[in-house]
Amino acid sequence: MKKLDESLDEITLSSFRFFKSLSENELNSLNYEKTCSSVKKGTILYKEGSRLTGFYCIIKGIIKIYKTGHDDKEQIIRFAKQGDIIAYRSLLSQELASTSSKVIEDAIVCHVPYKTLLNLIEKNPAFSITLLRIVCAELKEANSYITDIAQKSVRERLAEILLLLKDSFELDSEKTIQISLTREELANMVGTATESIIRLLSEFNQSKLIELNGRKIKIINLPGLIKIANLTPHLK
Amino acid sequence: MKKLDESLDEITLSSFRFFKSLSENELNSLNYEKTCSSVKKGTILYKEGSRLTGFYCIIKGIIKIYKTGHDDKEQIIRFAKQGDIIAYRSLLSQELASTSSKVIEDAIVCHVPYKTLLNLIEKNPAFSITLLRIVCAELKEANSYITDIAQKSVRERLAEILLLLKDSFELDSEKTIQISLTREELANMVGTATESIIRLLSEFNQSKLIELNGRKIKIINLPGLIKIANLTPHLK
DNA sequence: CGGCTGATTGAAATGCATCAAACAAAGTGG
DNA sequence: CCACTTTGTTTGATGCATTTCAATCAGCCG
Repeated sequence: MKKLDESLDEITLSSFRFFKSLSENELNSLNYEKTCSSVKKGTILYKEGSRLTGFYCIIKGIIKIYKTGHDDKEQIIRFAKQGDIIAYRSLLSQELASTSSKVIEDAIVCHVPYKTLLNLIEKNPAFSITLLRIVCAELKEANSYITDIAQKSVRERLAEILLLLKDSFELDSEKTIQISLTREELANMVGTATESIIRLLSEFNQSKLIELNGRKIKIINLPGLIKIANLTPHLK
Repeated sequence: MKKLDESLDEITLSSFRFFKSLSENELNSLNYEKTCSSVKKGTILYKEGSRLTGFYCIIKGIIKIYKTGHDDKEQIIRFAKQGDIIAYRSLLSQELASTSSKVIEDAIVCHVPYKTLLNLIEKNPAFSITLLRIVCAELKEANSYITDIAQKSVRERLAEILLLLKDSFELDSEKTIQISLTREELANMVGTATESIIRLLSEFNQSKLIELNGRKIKIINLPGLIKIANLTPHLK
């Protein structure tokens, strides 16, 4: 039996923001019906095309959500971290999964069965609205990203992604972005070739916008990056 | 007073698929609270950044939903037609509109106030689920399109868009796609320059994949186009 | 120590954007 | 009804950002 930093049995979803509108009773059944597990880096939670039985709440760790395009090139849709839920889209549509998900930092996740989700929607309108808001937020991001990919250069997009990573993940004491991505993964977010990312990162490095240390990236000239990213003022 | 092909007062949303789960009572209030209007081609229903007071049901016509990127270049997100609803995303998130919408074919739309929507979500779980499914479907499309734009060539994307238009809009007796888009609008869907679209359309034309007649496009070699589009088998 | 995966750099090929100019179509006003 | 303006379409020529291919290198692990 593995030693865990926190016991899986003790995990409760009561403090999960997503469930803030739940009654005492609802929380109790939820905590009873969920199944928590510890998953190692590299694990694939589900694959595109598979049938899902529930959604996952991320207690800890980072999960990569991606689609496989042609030539098996993956396109990263987003990263999910503590407090996020994943796999709810296909679940709600009652379709096979349209994305895959892979653990890229050791994680603890709770699986909540479809039936439980459906019950909450049926009984708790406030929960439905929370859920609707989450899907809507994701849709907004997606539309925004479509516009970016369609109109911006790779350089602009990389700058933007770096800013996004900075805002999404904690910085350590040295202000270094706390997510470890391969160059290829960065390329699969930006939607470009690995070599292009390498060249651009090295260029950003030379022009003192960032500092590179293996996979660790530190932003040292934020305004400079923002300028390159060409953000639309009112949307970011 | 304009002569209309159908009286605005007589319009009822009872047959609208989106409202299929509504009770008699709910339908009555809905029909009472909605406001229908006839809108001419070229009209802008709402603009990015504006505050919305409700969503719209499209009874007739075609509406273009788009975002304005940098350099004022527009990115078309989707087209809404009979049976679709628009503007619900920002409404549900209670944010300023993140897209603009313009009538591109004379339309009849019904405006439903936010309050009415909220009431339905509160009282009718089946309606919430319908709504959730719609947002989820749109999110799926968006994710799919992100992957396409990021990985496919302009030629592939144009072929794909033509197929999408063919499936989304009625064909006339001559199998011509019944939506009239400028080359620039096609470019703003595909995410490329107008000139590129012109050149590719002309190439498709010469290789007998399509037939051009002004803005009317007729697909004459469907398998050929599908091959060029490089569709992912299980997703289209 | 080999074998693996990921990172890096260079050189060459190319798809696409951009610029410019001409043309066509469609609406406007005298 | 015709000049006039405007808007959309088309074609050609040029440049550049990015991809692709190839080779080398670095780090890691059993």
